Amino acid sequence: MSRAVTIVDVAKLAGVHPATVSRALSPSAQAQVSPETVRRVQKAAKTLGYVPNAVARSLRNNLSMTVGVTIPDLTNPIFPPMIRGIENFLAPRGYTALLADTDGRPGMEETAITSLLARRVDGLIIATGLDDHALLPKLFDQGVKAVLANRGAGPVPYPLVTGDDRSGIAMTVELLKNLGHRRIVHIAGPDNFSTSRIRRDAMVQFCEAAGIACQVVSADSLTADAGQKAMDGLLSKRQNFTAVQASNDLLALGVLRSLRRHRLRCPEDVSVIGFNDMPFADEFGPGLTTIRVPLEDIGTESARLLFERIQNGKNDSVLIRLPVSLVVRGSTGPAATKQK
Amino acid sequence: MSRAVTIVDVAKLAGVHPATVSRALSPSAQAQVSPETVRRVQKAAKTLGYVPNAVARSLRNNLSMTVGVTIPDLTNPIFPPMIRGIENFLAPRGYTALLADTDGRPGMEETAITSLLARRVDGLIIATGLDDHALLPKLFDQGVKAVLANRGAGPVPYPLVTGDDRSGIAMTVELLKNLGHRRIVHIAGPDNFSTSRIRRDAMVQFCEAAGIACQVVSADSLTADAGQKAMDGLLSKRQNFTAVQASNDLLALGVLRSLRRHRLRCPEDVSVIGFNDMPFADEFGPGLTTIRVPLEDIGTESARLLFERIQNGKNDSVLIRLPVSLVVRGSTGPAATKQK
DNA sequence: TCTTATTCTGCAATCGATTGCAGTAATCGC
DNA sequence: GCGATTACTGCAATCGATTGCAGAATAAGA
Repeated sequence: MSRAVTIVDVAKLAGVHPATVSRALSPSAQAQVSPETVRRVQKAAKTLGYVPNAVARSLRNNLSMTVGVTIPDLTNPIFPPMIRGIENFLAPRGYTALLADTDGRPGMEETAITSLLARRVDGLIIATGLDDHALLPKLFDQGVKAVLANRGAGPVPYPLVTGDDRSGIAMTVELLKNLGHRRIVHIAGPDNFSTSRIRRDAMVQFCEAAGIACQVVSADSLTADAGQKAMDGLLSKRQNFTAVQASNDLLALGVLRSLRRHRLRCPEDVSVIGFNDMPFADEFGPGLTTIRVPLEDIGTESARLLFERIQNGKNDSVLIRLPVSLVVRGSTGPAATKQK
Repeated sequence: MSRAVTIVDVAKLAGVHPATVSRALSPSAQAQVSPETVRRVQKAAKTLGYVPNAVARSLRNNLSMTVGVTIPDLTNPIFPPMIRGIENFLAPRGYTALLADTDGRPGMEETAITSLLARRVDGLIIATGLDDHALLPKLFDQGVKAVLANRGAGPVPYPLVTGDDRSGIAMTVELLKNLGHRRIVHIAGPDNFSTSRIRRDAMVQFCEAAGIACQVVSADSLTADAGQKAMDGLLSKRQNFTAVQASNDLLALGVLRSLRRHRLRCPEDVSVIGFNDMPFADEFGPGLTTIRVPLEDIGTESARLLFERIQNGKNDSVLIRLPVSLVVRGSTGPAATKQK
């Protein structure tokens, strides 16, 4: 800004050397300064409204007290809770999160990460995991600290914090089986997301084990529109199924829309299950049965792992799979006797 | 990080002075360097993977290419679209947004702003506007560039970008009147938000003009829980009304919940109208009739105003009121003949 | 009184990039 | 062949805070 107060201004007013001001205002070095001087400096700092220049401090200390967070799409409601978890952990420790929204464009991710590194963030939390990551191994070799959140990113030696997708899928299959569903559809997300693949594969596997016929349809992206489009396609082909399990809640939301447009009732005609338990999933019409993933905890744990790695300089790999749970709401019911 | 590549490394590899590297890599100063040298430097920079240290650059140039954005609650779905608008405008211009979530705690705002200023952001977009702002006039006097988004903040000389609340309220009153409602309730938000007050006052005024009886109830906060609580209170007192207009969609969502718990149908027994048209408002059961506020545009316009002020050094005040529109969905219907 | 220990504070270098100024080398003109 | 112009590139200061080292001042001890 125009004319910010610097440490020199404070030093002049207090009649001491800038170095003394620095020490007087630093909790760790304060002991080196006489109490009387400390008081004088503090008073001078307060009257001038001195706020230390974090940029200068970062440069000198080689510590920005900032971590970069890459998000594929902030308007996807699963991310705000994760971010909240991250900030809740970091803020009390003096760290600030610098967000980078890649807007779903894979090319943007490298740009975003480069920009974050240019700003000398002390570490990265990457929630944009794609599988074809040429960049991450390079960063790892350069000693960049990072943690993957939510989605994996191929065989990268960074820690990963995610929900337990397989067991979540197992729960949905069991629920559907108990409700009498024998022909179901899985709407998978794009194949380059690890979560999409894991959920799809688990679905196929558990359905086979349960004696349920499972048809897989792939959506272009993880949005309600893509889910609706996928469902529209299915319905136009007059396929035979009584339930739909979608790879995430947004896809499920699109499925609900499509059903409405086709004048099909949920759950009477078709049951629908999502995944994630995004905010407001219980407010939909009907409330969405889904798998609750501890989104905020994923954020908190990612931040914790990153923080530890920044502190102790280690960069070892861990896989943290947080437990998920089934949330049954109005969108599921007994299989229609007369199948659509 | 551990051992980042600096300009000196590049200079050594290219066999030139650091100053020459700086010029060769800067679009504006590149003309001062011979093409042959530029090529050598670029090659050296690429082989080393040199990324200029933005921290050092900020310090020297007194320009961080960063703007601070304060948000009261990232999990409130009206904010992600605003942020997207902000980023869409700023990113192509080389600016990054540094988000600060104040978590709804008014005290946090000053902390957040101080922290943003310590990081020497080039300007602020404040979406946390409270009325009792002692801080903002001070910042203005210090020459800090800022823009208020969404909510006003008392008589502060900063520009404000907001939706046209009064005309939105007028639309809801007209709709309710046409549907035959004569006794309605307005659920107001906390009084220290300018939007809450403006909407409440407009409601009272337009209802009076339309010959509609309007009872005002205040909610503690702008959340679904607060809305539900307010509605529960009303219903337990067996008040007489056929429609509810809530100060924002989250409150309206709470109202819907409360109605459901009390086994009242919407819109048959009670019509409900929200405000903002937050994402997913059309997916609720029933779809929420509401006033669409151009959230992303609010973000874009705020960013544009701030950008202009950063560019030309001016700090003049403007009030931009973006037009809103009525979105009619399933939560409104004709007034129940037999009033509850 | 003089030495030694102990506090406190100042000096100056440092982090990495940028830029006004100056100097060198090359080119041109005569 | 020599002076003048031009084109490049190097030098060094600068942004603001931090910190090892040293020096000054005071207190303690002999």
